[in-house]
Amino acid sequence: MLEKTFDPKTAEPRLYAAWESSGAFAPTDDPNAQPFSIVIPPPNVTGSLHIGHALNNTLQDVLIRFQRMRGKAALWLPGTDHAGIATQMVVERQLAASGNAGRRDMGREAFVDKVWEWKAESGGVIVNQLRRLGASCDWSRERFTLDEGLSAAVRKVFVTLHKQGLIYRDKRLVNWDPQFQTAISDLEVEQKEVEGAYWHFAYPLEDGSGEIVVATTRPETMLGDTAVAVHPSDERYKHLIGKCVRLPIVGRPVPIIADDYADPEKGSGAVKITPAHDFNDFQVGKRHNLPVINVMDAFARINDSAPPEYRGLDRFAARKKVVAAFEELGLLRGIEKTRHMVPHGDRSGVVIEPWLTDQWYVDAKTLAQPAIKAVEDGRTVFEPRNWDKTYFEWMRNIEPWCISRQLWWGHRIPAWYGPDGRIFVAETEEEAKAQALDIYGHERPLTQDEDVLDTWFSSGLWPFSTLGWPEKTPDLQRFYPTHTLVTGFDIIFFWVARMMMMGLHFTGEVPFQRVVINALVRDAKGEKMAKTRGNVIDPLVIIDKYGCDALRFTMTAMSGQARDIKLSEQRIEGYRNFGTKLWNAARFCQMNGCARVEGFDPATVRQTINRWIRGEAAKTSAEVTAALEACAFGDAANALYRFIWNVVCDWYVELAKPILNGNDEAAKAETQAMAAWVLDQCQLLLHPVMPFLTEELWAQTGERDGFLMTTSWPDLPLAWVDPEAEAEIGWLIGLVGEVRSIRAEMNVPPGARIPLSVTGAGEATRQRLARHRDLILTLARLGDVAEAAAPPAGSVPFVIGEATAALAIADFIDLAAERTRLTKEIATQDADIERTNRKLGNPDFLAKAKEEVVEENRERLAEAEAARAKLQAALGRLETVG
RNA sequence: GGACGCGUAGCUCAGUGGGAGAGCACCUCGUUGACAUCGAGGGGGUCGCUGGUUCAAUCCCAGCCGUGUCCACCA
Repeated sequence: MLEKTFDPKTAEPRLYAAWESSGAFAPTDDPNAQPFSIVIPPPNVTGSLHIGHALNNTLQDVLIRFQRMRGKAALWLPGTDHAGIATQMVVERQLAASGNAGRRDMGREAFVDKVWEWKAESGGVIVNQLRRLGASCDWSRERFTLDEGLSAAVRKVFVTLHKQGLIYRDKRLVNWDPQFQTAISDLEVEQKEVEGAYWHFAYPLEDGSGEIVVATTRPETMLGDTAVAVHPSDERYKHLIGKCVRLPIVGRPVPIIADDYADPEKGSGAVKITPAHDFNDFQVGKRHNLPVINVMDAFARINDSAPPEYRGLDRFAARKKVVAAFEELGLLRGIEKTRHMVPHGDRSGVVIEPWLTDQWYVDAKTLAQPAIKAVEDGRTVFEPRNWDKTYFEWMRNIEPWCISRQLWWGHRIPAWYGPDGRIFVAETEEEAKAQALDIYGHERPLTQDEDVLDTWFSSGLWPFSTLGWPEKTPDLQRFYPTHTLVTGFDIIFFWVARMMMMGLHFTGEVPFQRVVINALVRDAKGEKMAKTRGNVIDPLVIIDKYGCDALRFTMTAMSGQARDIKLSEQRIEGYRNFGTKLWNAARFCQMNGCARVEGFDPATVRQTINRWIRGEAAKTSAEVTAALEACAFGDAANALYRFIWNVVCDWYVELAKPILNGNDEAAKAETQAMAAWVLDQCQLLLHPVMPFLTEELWAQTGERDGFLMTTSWPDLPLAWVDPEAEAEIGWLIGLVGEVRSIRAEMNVPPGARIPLSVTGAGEATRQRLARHRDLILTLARLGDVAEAAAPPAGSVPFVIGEATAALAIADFIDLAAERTRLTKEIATQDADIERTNRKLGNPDFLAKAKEEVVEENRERLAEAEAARAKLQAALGRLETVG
């Protein structure tokens, strides 16, 4: 006997352990099984499960469980990302908190050892949390972006791209993060609006003939100015082009140059040019061969290129000092407060400094071309489609990708420098040495590049590196290209685009056929949840409170197609109740001897309700299958919810009760077997979404061969839909619904067993009434159902098909209420009749509308008029009685 | 500045060229019944605004208003 409710707390860990130890998460060995593979978006090893993970991984697990049940060789390959900056941050913070030596004091090797130590201790948190979510990943294939195999893949890719000229070293401005002391890519820069000002500075002309005014939001950069630009056609300044100003404070003469970059509409029309500290200015500098004077160090402090009194000052302190100096010199021409966008590091949160350094770059423009084409050709499709626009937009305007990071935690760049600065790129130090020997003719000391690669460089290889590439492993051959990638739109650029580029370049094939973009779970303010913002909701708390299945169903139902999700706890509670509902339906069946009958064939059932529910089950299975194939998760969840609650529990179980309690043993046995079968279908269809509760029910409701999770998906024939049974049960539900509605409206006491009379019934209706007499009496709580020549006095009539039914509630009737009801219904019909008449009276409508639409309206009119007549008659009788 | 969304019941959201739905909330009634984690019934929306296309527009098109996200830029 089942307990009254499902107990997730004890069942979840038990079931998960049983699944995992049975090997059910691994793809089948059956060589005939079609592969279906998903690689997990590897969570940061520092991470803990947040609600976005819960959504993303629930959807993946739904797909994997579904395809596994469909007989596919389903592989969901898990793993984690070493997450360069994030992890280094965490460990550094921990070191600081425990009073240890800092990273720099400790030295590179010791620090990296510490991080590995930390990883061994704490890196398993996220994967265990994925287990709590029920994720059926094949843990035997778990990978880590910094493990040996993936590191080998990274080196191979780097060396190959370098050989092909697609990775190169370049000196140019980068986004420099002065806190982490590393370059970051454009994507890691967040533009934030902050309070600022335009300071208007006058630069005196060198010949003393006047001054030129420039405006800046960053006064401190004037220390590195090497020109003032004006527009070539700007009449105000034409005569000054070629002259020089003497830079205040610094005393350096800098030329006034003509460049289109200067916008006559903005500010004074003259703009200071600081090639070393501004991306636009850098370009201007290149065009005019201007000196590039870097005035800051790696900490964004003023360096020795500036006058002595500025050296060592932080950039913001220097800003104040520069402004003060201009004021003192009488050259400050104004301060204009403004809000403007300033680049910030997405991890550090500090203002990014454009800074001139040597870095490694990937020629993304070249790699992007095949990746663009693959999506244009539909070899990879985005779901929903619209996201391909976002992808194209970025890919078509892609900039070189800065991949070197001045960090310690990550893939060390496989490049070595000779004493003369010559670079040797190789997969191993031995190879680099061999190359050097060839060049130098004798052995010379080499030093490896200190930098590591952007984390996304290794994640970009994820779909094939995890399957064993560059080895031609059986897994790679079987599971690559992967089928579906499920991820958030926030990492289309960071990750999806890079995987497309790398995958196509190194395997010649797209890394995945389909990219399902899931919604982003945002906080109440509509902001993206992020650890750094501290606004994450803990899904584990939700799991503790409502069970994992409730959370999963919520995520599935709400995933829709790429909208923001605002999580409501009430909703989760509702879906927990839904699980309980199914549980209790199973409990009811168990109490009524509904047990699985071996070899039972639903095609053979004779009872109307059984023929009907058989068709409903078939329709639902088709609906859920189609929805899951199309990744329309919300549709799948809705179909399941409706079928299980509104069809099986609300009606089938209720309709089965009289048979289960009756004396017709054949009907009873059939219904017991059928009810058990229907419940099995519910469990099967619901399993991908609610794996725990369904697996537990499966175990407790019959002798089974194995887990529900490895049982075949129901592929029920739509030929099982029986139109006759459907019409009959539809009629029955309508009849019962009408009676209930009238009883409630008329305030008939629930216990009152009132009689129902039927007038004008045809043969079919008469048979139905006879066949379902017991059911009607029970479900509508009636005393009797009988035919009558006319509705009895004081009865309340309603229309049921061609017949008129009437509830004899004379003892309870509220005349006024009934008059109101009838009048209202007549008005409704009148409105319908009028509108339909108008339509049918329109020659254009008759001529141009589709035939079936016209016919539909004719039928509507006839029905409305018949119904109106009956209601009118009833109202007339009512007035007589009254 | 560019791109992509969104605006439907009190709330969260589905949805369709031919009289608009769900869940929750609300109101009424009900518990010795598989389930109160429940059941029955009910109220509630000129489907953002204005035009256009059409026999017919909540749905298609244009404009506008409101709102959100992303990208770029701002001396």
